[in-house]
Amino acid sequence: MPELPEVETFKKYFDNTSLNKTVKDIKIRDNRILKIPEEQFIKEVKGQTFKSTLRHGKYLFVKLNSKYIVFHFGMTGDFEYFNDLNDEPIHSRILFELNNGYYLSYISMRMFGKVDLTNTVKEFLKKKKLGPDGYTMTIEEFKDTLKRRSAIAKTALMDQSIIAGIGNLYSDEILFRTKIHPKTKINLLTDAKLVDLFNNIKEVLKFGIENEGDLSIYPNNFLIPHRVLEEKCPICGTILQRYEISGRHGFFCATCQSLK
DNA sequence: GGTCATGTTGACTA
DNA sequence: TTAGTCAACATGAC
Repeated sequence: MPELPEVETFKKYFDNTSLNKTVKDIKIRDNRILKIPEEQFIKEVKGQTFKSTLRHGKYLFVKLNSKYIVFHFGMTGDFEYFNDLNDEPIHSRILFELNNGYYLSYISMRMFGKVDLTNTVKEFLKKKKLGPDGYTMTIEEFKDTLKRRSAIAKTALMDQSIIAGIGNLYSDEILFRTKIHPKTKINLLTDAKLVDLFNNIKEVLKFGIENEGDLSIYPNNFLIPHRVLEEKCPICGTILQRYEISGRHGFFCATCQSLK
């Protein structure tokens, strides 16, 4: 699932179920999901307590006594908290046995997710070259990160080193709402349009978070329910255009989002 | 069987 | 350096 709103939802789920619990045991169901050797991961995490969590972009950090576990959910990641080991999900890749008798599974059907360890969040963000978090960044950080950039809007929004957290679907929604053509060069936007874009990033992500990343409940006036061939723009009725940028498919309204 | 998918990364070309 | 393209990764749905 995960773009920023989904990861925020996973964070809340983790906080509500597993925070302050101690890891009694760990079972690695598939070590391809780990960025570090299995033995090392187990050694560093077993016996530790989940002290706090922090989300940056699409990454979730879980603080142990000193180090952090870093969860990335790829396209099909999830958590599941349960009591009976028989309920372990099919695609459970890492199983944490907690000291209250419950289990937490890190799930990844397609194995695109990754689990890592880091000494500090700062160090990890630097290593991954992640930009400011899309949901919590300030307008100053936003303008600063776009400075001297000439990428097209769609690419810029999805580039995690520019802004962290926005993916294919939400970038389409944000551009639609701001009435920006996906191929508009970011440095050609007026200051007013940039502020508009900033506000819409916040609003779209906020809406996503409030709905726990559930894309099936989106109102008709959003683009997301219409990202299908032959669908019409909910604002003006024009047939939406499908486009491709760097191997990712998007939709936009050629009338509402004209390229000036 | 073919195509597509909410993501990231590294190689390669301007 | 910055931008953009593409293949690779692994699996399930239609």
